[in-house]
Amino acid sequence: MEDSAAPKRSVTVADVAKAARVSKATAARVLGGYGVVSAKIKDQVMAAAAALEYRPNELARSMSTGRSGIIGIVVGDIENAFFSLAVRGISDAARLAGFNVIISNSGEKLDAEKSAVDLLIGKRVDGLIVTPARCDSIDHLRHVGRAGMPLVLFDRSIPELDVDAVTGDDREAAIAAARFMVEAGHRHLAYVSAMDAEDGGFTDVARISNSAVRERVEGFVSVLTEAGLPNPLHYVRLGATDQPQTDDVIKRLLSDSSPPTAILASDSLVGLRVFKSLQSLGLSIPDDISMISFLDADWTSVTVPPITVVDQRVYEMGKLAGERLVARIEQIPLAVERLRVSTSLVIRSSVARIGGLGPKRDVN
Amino acid sequence: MEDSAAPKRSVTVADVAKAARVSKATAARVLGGYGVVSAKIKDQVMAAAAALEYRPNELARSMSTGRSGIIGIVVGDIENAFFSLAVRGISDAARLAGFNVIISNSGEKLDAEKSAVDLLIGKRVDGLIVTPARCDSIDHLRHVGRAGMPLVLFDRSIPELDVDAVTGDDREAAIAAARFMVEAGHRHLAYVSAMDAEDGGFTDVARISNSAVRERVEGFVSVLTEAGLPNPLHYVRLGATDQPQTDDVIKRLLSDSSPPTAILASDSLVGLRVFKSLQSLGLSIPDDISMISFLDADWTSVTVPPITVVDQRVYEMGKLAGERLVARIEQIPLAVERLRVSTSLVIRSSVARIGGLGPKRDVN
DNA sequence: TAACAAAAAGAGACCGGTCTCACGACATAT
DNA sequence: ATATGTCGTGAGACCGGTCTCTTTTTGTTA
Repeated sequence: MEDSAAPKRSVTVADVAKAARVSKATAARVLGGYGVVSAKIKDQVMAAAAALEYRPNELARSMSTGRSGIIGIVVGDIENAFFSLAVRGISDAARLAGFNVIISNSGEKLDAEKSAVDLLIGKRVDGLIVTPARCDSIDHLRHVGRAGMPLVLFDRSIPELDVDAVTGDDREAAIAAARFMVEAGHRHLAYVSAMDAEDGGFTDVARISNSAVRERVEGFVSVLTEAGLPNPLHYVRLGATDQPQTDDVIKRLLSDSSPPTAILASDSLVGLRVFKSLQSLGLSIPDDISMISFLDADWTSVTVPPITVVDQRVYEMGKLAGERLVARIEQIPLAVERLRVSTSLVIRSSVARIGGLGPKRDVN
Repeated sequence: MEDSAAPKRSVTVADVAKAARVSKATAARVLGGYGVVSAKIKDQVMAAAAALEYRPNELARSMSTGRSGIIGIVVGDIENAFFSLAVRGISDAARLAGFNVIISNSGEKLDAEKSAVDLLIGKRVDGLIVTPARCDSIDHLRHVGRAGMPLVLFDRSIPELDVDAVTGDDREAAIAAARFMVEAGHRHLAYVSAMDAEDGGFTDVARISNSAVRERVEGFVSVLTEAGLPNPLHYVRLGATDQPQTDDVIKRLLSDSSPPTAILASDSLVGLRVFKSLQSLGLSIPDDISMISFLDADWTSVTVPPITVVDQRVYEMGKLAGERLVARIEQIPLAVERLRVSTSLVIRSSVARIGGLGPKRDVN
């Protein structure tokens, strides 16, 4: 019963110093690993520290040094494979440089994002990586720089903000995916995203507040336009935030007078929901309808048919963001830039060639 | 250019006090929201704080109060859906109680776990939730209590440690799954886990250092024994830590003189690897071989056939662990206990009835 | 052995909050 | 008019480290 929940005051350098019969300053030097001390005294202090089970109070330490050794991450949703992979990339880069990581979830809600950023600033992290939910509300992000800590944007960029960003090449990725479908003979393509729609309906591309989504839509639209397909925005749908919503989106899409024959899903969660929707409707992929999903999630390779995906190299994105932030923290002089990680199309079997010619499988 | 990367000293209560022409103590009272101040002075201070863009230094705050308002989590692998779901459960419970969360990854490595725990103790978190990689090395966990902070074990329990634990009912779950297979006529059942094997081979159930895995194996074995099946440990295999390893495990399993006809996978990652292995071997599920996986992961419902799984209610587990820790932090008097969250079998179509009778589908 | 430099140890300010205690002003009781 | 109490404010210690500056010890050289 000797080590119960007693809120005993913890052992400090002063305690160790007293036990080792040296001054606080000297004990602090050996415990903190700075300055010079003779080997004899050092052993003496170490022994005392071990006997007392001293463990440093990192709080106090970072208060006087001004460095906490931790970097803060604010992600949209850790449960999303995209973010958990990214977090691992960031963590790996951070750990390599001797930093630890504290993660906060915004749930893609602006309010939660704001308070997470504030909290992290308050905790005096050494730097911040944020996936901004919207690019039109950036005051809280300005605070970061004003508090003197570096910020790296992840997955989405905000030109108005003079900070580094790591993103995928979303426009090119969407172009590659859309073009692949068009070349397979598709004439009616839909784009489905989970982003909250402002008011249910979809209005203006330029006003999409998430840069990744906007660029993808722009790329998507540009392909349709260039292919001379009419009304390229007609099948762009937002709001597939959960299964019922997605079912609804898909149903409305398919009840169109000339329904789409191919769907591009903007992330693996949306992709999975679309797949389930289609499946529950008794539709067969790719015979009845084709699809491509962003992100090479684990489920995409074990379905029948396996899904053609845009491989985003998320781990690399995370690693890059982590490295960039570390470089900023260490004051390495670097121009502010937007780093893009290239994507590639992983062709599997979820896109049919239509128009009567060729096999009903992915073209390559 | 006025708010560049200048490492400007941040605004403190003293600064605000000076600007508001009051004492530091008074400014601190309104900024910290404690004590009593007249409405007039309060407004005055608030205005000054706003003008100066004051934001509290949480580090300093927690140093004097002794509370950080954050709880630490050490998980095995955030990328594993099991843990990311659990983390969400914990976070939700924590946020509700006004706590924030800091997550560390151990990668199921004891060393990483130790240093993560040490780091978190150093950061003076208010409490800790840990998924211990092994139950036979617990010194670092003892430190937690000794440092005066509550600890809750997650997913795995350690009887030697007098602390709360939240786990699934692993033994019962394994029994239900194994019994389901036995009742479907299977006589040769395999159990495959990702846990690192001590030396490649498998020796003694009682010596499995992970309580969740051990209980599952025990449950599994008890069913085979009770059914009068010989050599129940024969097909228990550890070490399916990645795809090549799993391929190897499966190959060795199937080249046995009387190969298993059904496999129980101990988590969704192993399950997916097993599925892929089987698929790459050209084996059809459930006609050639049956399988059940732990955890109702998203991929399990979209494969052909959909996989019968043990639904672990991980979110609830996380929530419970979070709530328990919060209660401990708030010193609510509670007996130390092991909370078990019940599981259920979700029957889909990956287990065939064998022995010639009935359809080759899951029995229910 | 005295003189001096260099190394080792000590004293104490500091980081930015919280919080106890002391003090003055004013209201109420006697 | 004096004693008692309450309220609002100020002064300053404190949390547990780091780090600068000063003092003491040690070692080298003349």
